[in-house]
Amino acid sequence: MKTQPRISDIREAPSAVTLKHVAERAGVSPITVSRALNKPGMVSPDLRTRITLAVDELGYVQNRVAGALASANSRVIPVVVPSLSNAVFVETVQGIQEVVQAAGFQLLLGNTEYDLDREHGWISTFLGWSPPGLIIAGTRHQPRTRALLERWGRPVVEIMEIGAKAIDMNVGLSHGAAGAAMAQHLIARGYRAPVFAGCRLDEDYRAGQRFKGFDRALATAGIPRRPPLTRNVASNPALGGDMLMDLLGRDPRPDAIFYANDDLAVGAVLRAQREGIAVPERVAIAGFNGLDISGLVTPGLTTIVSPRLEIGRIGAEKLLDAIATGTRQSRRIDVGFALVARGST
Amino acid sequence: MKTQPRISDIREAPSAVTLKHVAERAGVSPITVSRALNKPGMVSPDLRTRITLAVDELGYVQNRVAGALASANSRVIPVVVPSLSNAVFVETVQGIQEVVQAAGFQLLLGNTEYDLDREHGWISTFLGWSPPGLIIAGTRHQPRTRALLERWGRPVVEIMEIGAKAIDMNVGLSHGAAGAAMAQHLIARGYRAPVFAGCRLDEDYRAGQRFKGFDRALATAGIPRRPPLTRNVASNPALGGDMLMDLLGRDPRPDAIFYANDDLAVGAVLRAQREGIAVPERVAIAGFNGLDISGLVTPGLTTIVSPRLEIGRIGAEKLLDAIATGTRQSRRIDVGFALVARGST
DNA sequence: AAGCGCATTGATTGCGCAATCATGATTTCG
DNA sequence: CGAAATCATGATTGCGCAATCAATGCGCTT
Repeated sequence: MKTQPRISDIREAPSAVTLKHVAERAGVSPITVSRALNKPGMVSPDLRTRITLAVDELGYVQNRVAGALASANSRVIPVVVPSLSNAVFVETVQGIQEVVQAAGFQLLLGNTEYDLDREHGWISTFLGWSPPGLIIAGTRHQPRTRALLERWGRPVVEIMEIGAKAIDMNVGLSHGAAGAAMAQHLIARGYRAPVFAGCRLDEDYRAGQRFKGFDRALATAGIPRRPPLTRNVASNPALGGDMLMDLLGRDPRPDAIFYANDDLAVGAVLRAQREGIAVPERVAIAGFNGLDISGLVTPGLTTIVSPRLEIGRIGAEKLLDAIATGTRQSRRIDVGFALVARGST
Repeated sequence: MKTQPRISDIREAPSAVTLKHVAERAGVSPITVSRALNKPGMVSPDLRTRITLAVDELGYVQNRVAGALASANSRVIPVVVPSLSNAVFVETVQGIQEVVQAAGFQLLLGNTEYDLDREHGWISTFLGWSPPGLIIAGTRHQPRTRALLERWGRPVVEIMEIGAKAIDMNVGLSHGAAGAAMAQHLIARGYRAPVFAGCRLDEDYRAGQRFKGFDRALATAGIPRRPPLTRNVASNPALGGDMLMDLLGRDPRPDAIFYANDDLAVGAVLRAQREGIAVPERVAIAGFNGLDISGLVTPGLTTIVSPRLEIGRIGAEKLLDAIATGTRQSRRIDVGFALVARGST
């Protein structure tokens, strides 16, 4: 049955000015305006100027939603990370942003708070925006999430750590190898009772991987293994100091502490300084990340520099490549890491 | 003229499964499925379960683009900031994220790199996504940007600093007052030759406002004013140390340095420690922001704590309020600041 | 000179969904 | 007990744009 024409079907549009209005003003067809804006090379310079003029005069703002619907494609890149309180993800997002922004894409941000259910939620929501590709932190996902992304068929980049079986592309480093490298460093410097200290190692499973690599390397070297000291709150410098004091009071007393990250380790160095604890004589301290501040404390903090910005940049570049060429090129890129030995060990 | 029906008009859709398919499967009309997903309360529990089942079986993913087009509204909140390399903006974005994410909105991020042209570009792009509202850092914009947002008519929140004439809502603090407060603190502690040091004060005009407030307060107190020491690169801790050494070599030598931010100031404290420069005896050091690390260095850094997370949270809450009630309520919220006096002054 | 190919421009259509209005089913209350 | 009110569901339509195909005009080759 035919309903009456609606008089009240006027919804508040983001802009009353549409392509059609611009087209009328410029004396061309709407599709020509569309081309002038999206593929300027296909429109003659003459018309292009007329159209540009009309756009300015009318204050036309492109409706990206309609464009995305018509083309089943948007210029939005969703990025899903587990946290924004951690400097690592922030810098990685920054690297992604630089690259995608320069290519004219926008960044849609989702924070999972280390919850895989939420991760799935974000990803499926984001797919509804018809993005040309997607970036996720981590290689651990729910099976349904994996299935969803595989079915989707557009390029996906998993960043941060190198995983066994990537969905598509994978850019990161081996956290296990990083942990092992630090163990070897400490052993080489003569420490025989090192311990690992971190926060929420099950959630932050990359820190967990560093511990495992560390622990395994100690075992290989025949050094007694110890359970890691963990705390169930987010890392922060003050906590690193507290954990230091805690560990120094234990028996057997560790002679070196490998912290899960520099936030904790820097806090420990500063606390040691304040308490008059000799570093590295009484206890050696090492961290992970390579924050700026790690080189400025006294003694300088031995740490592993992770190329965070680079991970973001390379991940974004790979994604844009794959989008441009329309291919899914399953590739893994190990960006590596660098152990910087300073005075604290 | 009528064109032939197209056989090849099959575009790669983000999901082949649409509302219609779900509707068929569940034996209801598409609109009922739409309601079951968007306004569950309006659909009977019976149908709702059938629909949920069909959604799961088919792996249906809502097409947000189509929804946004049909309703002229999306659940996306654009946020425009000048930088992501500065911890301040990161924490603010984080605060925004927490709030909007909890309310089921997504965050679209634009970085202007302190360029007002780019700011305009982002904003007009973002308006094309039919967002229900928008958050921008700063109250300084191009006239055309202001005009665009005013014409737009949906809620806008300007965050970070309190401005003279806000477009709509405004949440932040007075950076001039903060600078003045630090001047008064230094004067009260007996310093008579304080100087301001920062980076890119014209771009980072909020730091510039802190300087102005500082400078004016010194003038009021009859203390000789000095030009600020500035560097044309982004702030970082190492640079703060360099600037310290530079200033100590000048004549007349300052007896106190107010850094534009804690990154610089912490770097200066650490450098002083390393060089054996007595703080605050030889020179006092103060910062701005209240980063965690400021309380951990020796001596503790005197700084002004800005409620960054809160600015983000409150800004987002106000925005969501305005969206929910559909009103633009021109309001200004001064979140204030707190001067924390520690050993460095 | 004819024909071919390229460069421009336009006409038609549908992307997938939600707003609107209509209708049938059920409850409520005087 | 009947009318009105409420609730649940459906039919129709259009959001604004870009993909497709069609048509034109121009220069160039042979």
